[in-house]
Amino acid sequence: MSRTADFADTLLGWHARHGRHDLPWQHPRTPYRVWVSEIMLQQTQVKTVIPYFNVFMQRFPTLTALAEAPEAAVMQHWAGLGYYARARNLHRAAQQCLASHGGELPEDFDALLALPGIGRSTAGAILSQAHGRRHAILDGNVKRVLTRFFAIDGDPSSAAVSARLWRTAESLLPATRMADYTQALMDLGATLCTRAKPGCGVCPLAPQCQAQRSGTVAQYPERKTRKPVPDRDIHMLVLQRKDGAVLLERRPGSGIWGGLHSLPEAADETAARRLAKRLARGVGGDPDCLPPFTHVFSHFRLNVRALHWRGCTPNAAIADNDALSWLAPHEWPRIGLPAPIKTLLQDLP
DNA sequence: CAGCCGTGGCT
DNA sequence: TAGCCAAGGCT
Repeated sequence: MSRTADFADTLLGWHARHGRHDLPWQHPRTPYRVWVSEIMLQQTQVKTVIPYFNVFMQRFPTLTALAEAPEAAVMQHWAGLGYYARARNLHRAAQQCLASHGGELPEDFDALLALPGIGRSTAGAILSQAHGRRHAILDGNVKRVLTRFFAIDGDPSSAAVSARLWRTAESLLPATRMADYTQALMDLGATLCTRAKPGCGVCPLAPQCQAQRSGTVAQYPERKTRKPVPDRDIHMLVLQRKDGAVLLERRPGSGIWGGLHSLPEAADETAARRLAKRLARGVGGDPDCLPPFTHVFSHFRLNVRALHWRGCTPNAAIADNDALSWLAPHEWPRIGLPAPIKTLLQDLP
């Protein structure tokens, strides 16, 4: 038997006993549910996704329901998951499916790839898992498994190594059972062939794994050196009315926390005081300095100093609009709030 | 191509 | 602790 068939058969045999068969998007494994799960799972771990997925499916049970929902509702259900462009793309893609694909997710690879938020790997994941079609995936799990199994050196995200990994992944596809095979590969990467402390001792592929045979598992996948991330300093305004409502501002659609509500920001304390006077009345006195905190993003660290004014009254000259609104605590869960802002507001003295 | 885009868990 | 990075895609 060829090594190619061996790989898939071994993996499928392992998956039957040790794979994950109880993930929410597997029951039922419809194209829509697989799609939503794949988008949520981009750069996000299964454990984090599961509760979001379940609530999302209750609120948007079908592709049509998602397409017809207001974007704010979609953002609200994504709040806390991160990478918010995924939510906007998901929503836009659903609307495109409604307009151009009869309300269904297309089964054609290129049509799928053309939808916003769906790249080569996600398209492959959807087609293989929802339709059993022979398409490869190449996510972090597969990169880890393949670089180890074939002892592939070099940065997996580089063009050359990436191309080789795609070719390798495609060469290993079984003739049938594609849905199980794709899930098996991800399960192996997520539960056994992990970055730290891999379970090589119980791995079904260990005997043929080149990294395992040469004792170099820890060297794969090769990590590219990262640049140190810069720091950014920001002041945030917590303008609070006597009844507890706080002035929140919807952020622009692009950039950090795109489309979510957050607090008004200023570059420094002087600018913060000036802005506070423009946005509200009763901000003459000194504000309380809330405990400063740092929120780490993938490419910078945000150092936040929040100034808290109580007993504010709205500036009548500035009406509530799409961007600015005074929202009471009971309304906070209803809108999309970034995780650290949600924490800040909840911990407000 | 390299930078951008969140959050939580692990070591 | 502080860094690393996870079911990537877009620009």
